[in-house]
Parts: sequence; C-alpha cells; structure tokens
Amino acid sequence: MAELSLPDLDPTSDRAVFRQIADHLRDAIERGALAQGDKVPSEARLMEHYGVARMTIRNALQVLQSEGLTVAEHGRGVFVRSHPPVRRLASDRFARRHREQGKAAFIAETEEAGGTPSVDSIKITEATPTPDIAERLGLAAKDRVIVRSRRYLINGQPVETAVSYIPAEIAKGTPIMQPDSGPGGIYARLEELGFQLDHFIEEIKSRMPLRDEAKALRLAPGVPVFHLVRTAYAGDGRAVEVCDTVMSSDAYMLTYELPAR
Amino acid sequence: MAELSLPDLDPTSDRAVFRQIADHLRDAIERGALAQGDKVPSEARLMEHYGVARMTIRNALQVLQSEGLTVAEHGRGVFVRSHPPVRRLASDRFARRHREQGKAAFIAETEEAGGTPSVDSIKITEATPTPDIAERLGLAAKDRVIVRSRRYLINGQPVETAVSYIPAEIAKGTPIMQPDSGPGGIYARLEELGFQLDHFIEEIKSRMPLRDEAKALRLAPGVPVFHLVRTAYAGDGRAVEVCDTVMSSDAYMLTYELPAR
DNA sequence: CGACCCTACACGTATGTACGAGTTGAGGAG
DNA sequence: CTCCTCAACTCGTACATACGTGTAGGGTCG
Repeated sequence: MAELSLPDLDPTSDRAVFRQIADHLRDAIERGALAQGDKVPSEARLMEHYGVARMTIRNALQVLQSEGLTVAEHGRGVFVRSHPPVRRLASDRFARRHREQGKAAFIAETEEAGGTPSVDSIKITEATPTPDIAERLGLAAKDRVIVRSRRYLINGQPVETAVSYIPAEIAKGTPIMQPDSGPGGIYARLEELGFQLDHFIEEIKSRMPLRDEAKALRLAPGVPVFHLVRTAYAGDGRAVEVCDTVMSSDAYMLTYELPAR
Repeated sequence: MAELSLPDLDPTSDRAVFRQIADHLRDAIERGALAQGDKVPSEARLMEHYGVARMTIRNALQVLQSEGLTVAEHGRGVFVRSHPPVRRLASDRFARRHREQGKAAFIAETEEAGGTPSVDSIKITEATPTPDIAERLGLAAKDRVIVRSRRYLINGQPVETAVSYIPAEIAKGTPIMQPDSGPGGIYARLEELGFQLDHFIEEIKSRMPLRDEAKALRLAPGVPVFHLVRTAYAGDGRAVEVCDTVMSSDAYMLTYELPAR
C-alpha cells in the first residue's frame, strides 16, 4: 500500500461509503495505478485507511468483483483481473476451404494463434429433441437426434462448451457418431454424405452463466457468457445440424461481415 | 409464502449455508414455483424459515442478484426478474433496400414489432480520433472526425447507446452534422455523397457494464452488455464510418448469416 | 369522500465480533 | 543445508444489532 494512494471519504457526499470506496478502487484500476494482476490492498488495510467496518470494505470489493474488475483468492488476497488473450472468431471460419485443409476450425485457429488446443468431455448419445431443437431441425417431436457434446480448451483453460444435434436419420452409422469425427470435423462428414452446406445462421445472446456453466468454464464471478446457437443449412434449405454453444466472454470476440447490398 | 415451500438446510453438507439457501431459491425459480415478477419471500421471512442471521439471507439474495435472476426494489421486496421482449437484429438490417424505404433501421424495426421507438441525447461534435478509431478509419492521428452520439429507447426504456465516427473531411457541411440526419439515416447520406457502401464488419464483445453504461441503460445488476463496433466500408475499400455501440443484453438477440462457401 | 398522515414492512447501510480455512514465509529442528 | 512446523496474514462465513429510507395501505381528519 505504500505505492497506492487512495483519497479519503467525502463525509458530505450522500453516496454510500462502500460505493465511494468502490469508486476509489475502480478509479485506481482504470488509471492504471493498479495494473492487471496487482494485489488490491487487503481488507484489513482498507479498514484502517478508511476507518470503517470490515463489512463496508467487503461490500465495496463485492461491487468490483461483480463488475468483473477483480477476483478474490482465498488466503492470498484480491487481485485485479487479468484478461486472457482473446480469440477472434471470424465470420468465414466455417468456409469450405478451411474444412478442406483437414482440421476442425477450433484446432486450426488455436494452433495458428500459438496456443495448444484440446477437446474433452466428448459424449455422444441418441435422444428425442427438445421442442426448440426439433423446430430448428424441422423434425417431428418423436424423431430422434444424435447429440454430440464436448468442451474446448486452450492451454488447458476451458473456453467453450458445445452441444450439436444432428437428425439420427442422417448421422446413424456414420463417422459422426465417433468421438473423433475425422479431418474437417462433422461439417466435412455431412458434405461427404451429400449434404452440401449452403449457409449457417447464428443467434447470439449474452447473459450471466448458470451455475453449471460457470463451473465447466471455470468462470470468475462477474464474467458473462455468449450463448450462441448455430444452425447449418444444406443446399436444399434443409437444416442438418444445430450447435448450441456457451463461450466465456473473456476468451472471445466475435466478428461478422455484413453485406450492404 | 403460504404458496412457496422451501426445503430445510442440510447441516451435514459442507456447502455454505447462504449457498444452500441460494440454491433453494434458484431451484424454485427454475422450476417455475417462483415465476417472473413474483415476489421472493422477504428477508425477515427467510430468516425465520431458516433460523439464520440476516446477513446470511442477504448473501444468498446477493448471489441470485449477481446471477441476474432477481432484482431488489427498495421498500418493496425482491422480485424474480422479468425479461423484456427481445429485439432480434438480423444480419441484413443494413441492406440498401431498407435504407431506401426512408427510415433509419432502428425506427422501422421497432415500429414493425409494435413498439414505440425514440432517440435522445443526440450530440454532435468534432474531435481528434482516439488511436483505435483513427486506425479503423485509416486516418492520421491529427485528422479530425465528426462524432455523433445518441441513445435509443423502446417504449421509453433505454436499450442502446451508440457513438458514430465519420471522417470530418467527408461529413463536414453535410446533413450528417444535423441532429436529424434525414430519411434512411447517415448511411443513406453517405451513399448520396458518392460513397456506395459495400460491406460492414461488426466486432462483438460481451462484458459487465461500466458504471456510466449501467446508468444510461438503466441496467439491473447482473445484466451484461454487448459491446459492438461496426465499421462501414465503401466500394473502394475505404472505411467511412465506425459505430461504437453498447446494448443491453436483455433487450437484444443478434443474428447473423454466414456463408458456407 | 378525498387528502393526508402514520405505521408497518421492505430493503440499504453500517458497526462489532467471532471463528474457519487457505497461503506464505520465517525460523527452528534434524 | 533441508525439511518441517507454525505463526501471521488473507479472505470466507456467520452471528447480533442499529438506524436510514422507500413503499403501500389503512385510518383519520377535514
């Protein structure tokens, strides 16, 4: 704390004390007086500096944490969050020319960026689709789908979970049912099966993670997720796959190109 | 509370008491036992039910609030958050055929969906661009840009703030400098000036709002924002506008169409 | 019958206390 | 010199208490 100087409280302000303290610390972070990875003064030090109760300090720190600015580590301290390198997802990432190079989009992109990609928790089952999935795939309620779920990691850090749904009628007995779906991924397999892909539609929402999602992606408090649902359409207009993914918003920036025509 | 039955605490669990309580309430919300807009039992009632201190209850409620599941209203109670109707942004929303119909994209779409659109806080200034904006527009550090900032509302509820940057060289002395930029918006004006738009590139991040953003968009705690930066390119490859927008993630779903070619 | 006020009740802010549990580094034992 | 123990420091959880401030409903007074 020798380094970091914090202002005093303004007793004339009607802004709550814990908010004033949160403002001071937020300010220090935004100014760069506290850099990424730096330790925020301990609760005890802040109590002493401001002359307030511990709960007041904890409320202030809670504000910053829920803003995603800091993380607390039990027994160590509170630290300014450092942001991992961001993966940019380009809108041509599913272009055929990429599939033809023989690697799944995720593996190729991550290696190119100098990271070590991995995929785990691969599970493949057959099930009856939810009404939402059935509608997207144009299926009847009692049709069956193949469900491929998996988790993507970069340098051992989970960044995304994905669940794909493919009509069982299409996927049954094909390499799509194998954990390793082969070069180019399942989109390459679908094209080999005669479903020339025409376009994809992606729907993107942003929200706070559910408990299970926060766990699976090891998300710090205050980190939202992208919830992206992509539907793949074959040339005849038929939907052949729906992919439901949850991505750490820390790890991703999405980019899209839109026509002006 | 006669209606809502909550389990008792599990004293053998090593899960913190406030987390167990949060789990019970989250569960009730997910089951639908507590529906959107319903009042969560008051702190006093929960204290009585569980036989714990108020801080323990408040910690539990804090968890739900930061997950975006509930909102507290001073003097009234804690309520299950209700989600406003979602505006879907289609990837063809900036297609020329829409501009030619004479309304800005936001106005037309909102009216079509049966809402009342409005725009306020329109400010137009001239400034030197930040390095990031200068790079996107292909400008030198000392070139000037026109800055158009505004806020969009639906039925009086703010949903989005936007700041556009246009090279001063292009916009100076044109209707782009007027608060009401005329039929079809500034993209129509740019085309009238001879800059046939070719395509847009949008970059999307998701994060928790800054304090000012939460205020401007009246965001409840636990609601993240989309931060979208769109660059408009003319036929000759020149960037003619950058639009930096912050959108309530509650109010929007983004959709994009990707080619498979 | 309407306007006002008062009172429960709700959450917001703040103090003080206590103990638990993870981390770290200094110092002592071998 | 190395290993281990332990103390000090950190955040996590929980209790008890007090008062402030916003809301809403009912009763009272004009």
